[in-house]
Amino acid sequence: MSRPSQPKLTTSDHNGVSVIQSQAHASSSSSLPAAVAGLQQVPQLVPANPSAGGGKALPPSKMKKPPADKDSEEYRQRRERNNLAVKKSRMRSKQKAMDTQQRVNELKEENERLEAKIKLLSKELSVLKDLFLEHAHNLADNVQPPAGAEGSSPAPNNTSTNGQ
Amino acid sequence: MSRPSQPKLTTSDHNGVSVIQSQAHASSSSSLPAAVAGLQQVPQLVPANPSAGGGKALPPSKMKKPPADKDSEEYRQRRERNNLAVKKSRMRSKQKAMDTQQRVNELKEENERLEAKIKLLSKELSVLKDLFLEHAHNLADNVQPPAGAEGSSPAPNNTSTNGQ
DNA sequence: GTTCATTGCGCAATAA
DNA sequence: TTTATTGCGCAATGAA
Repeated sequence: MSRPSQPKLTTSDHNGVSVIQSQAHASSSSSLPAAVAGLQQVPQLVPANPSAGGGKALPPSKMKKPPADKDSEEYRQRRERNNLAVKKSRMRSKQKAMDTQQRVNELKEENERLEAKIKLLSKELSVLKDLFLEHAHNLADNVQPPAGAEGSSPAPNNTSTNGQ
Repeated sequence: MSRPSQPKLTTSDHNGVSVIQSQAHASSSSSLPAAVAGLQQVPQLVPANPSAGGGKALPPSKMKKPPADKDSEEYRQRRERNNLAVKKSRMRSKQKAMDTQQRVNELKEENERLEAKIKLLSKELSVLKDLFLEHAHNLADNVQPPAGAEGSSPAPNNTSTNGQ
């Protein structure tokens, strides 16, 4: 029983530990306010090697990974690469979020534009329809403009409002 | 100061850009659930206490913070609280992102609706205008439509594509 | 098997 | 002082 796996009760780890610094790579920090918190995370010592113990012949599958030696050069290399990848990924994620927000703004604007246009068209349509109705009424009432004078609206008999 | 330790529910939420309700990881054929990942950090302690030494003056400027003793009960408490806050904050952030994405979808839909409506209105308007022009020509040419033609289709049925 | 990409998590600094 | 955010590194896992 070495790992407080389940209860998540904040393991009060008191491992002797040592080796606090092992950084050698120039991270070229951008002088951010976090320049201080540059080092941390030193997990803990490696648990016993699982393959050891009773000298069991492990099945051809599951094998506990040797908890990566922290000191391994290769380990540090992998870590650094991953850290880089993580950063990249997060950056992208943030960018995407911003883009999405931007998109929302654009769409909202576009929407307003469209609504305005609809309003305009509706009004135009309304006017035209009213004109039609008016005209139709005139015809229906058989009201013809006084003859004589310049033929302003020579529409004689009922004219069919040809549709289409 | 009674802080009811929250029961560490495994509210694993798959972040990303979708999936809202997701259970813990699928029962992979692997063995252990691998819920262990939070053990690390051993920054090492700093013995001397800055405030010690008898000097009490405490200049109104910077004072080195005692590097929080890892073993302190209060420390653990603060950490746990912060971890909780962090989780909460991140959850909220993710939720917000999802909401924003959702908003985009809604706006896009709405946009399409509006565009369709505009198209329709435009067409209607076009037809009416054509009628007007035709009529005007008839009048101008003093051409009377063949008597007896009863169009009787002056009432342009109102389109019912209206939502809000 | 390897490498990069994602993602949950805890820490610490700092903003509020 | 407390909570909320944020950047960061680690490790597990996913996807080539």
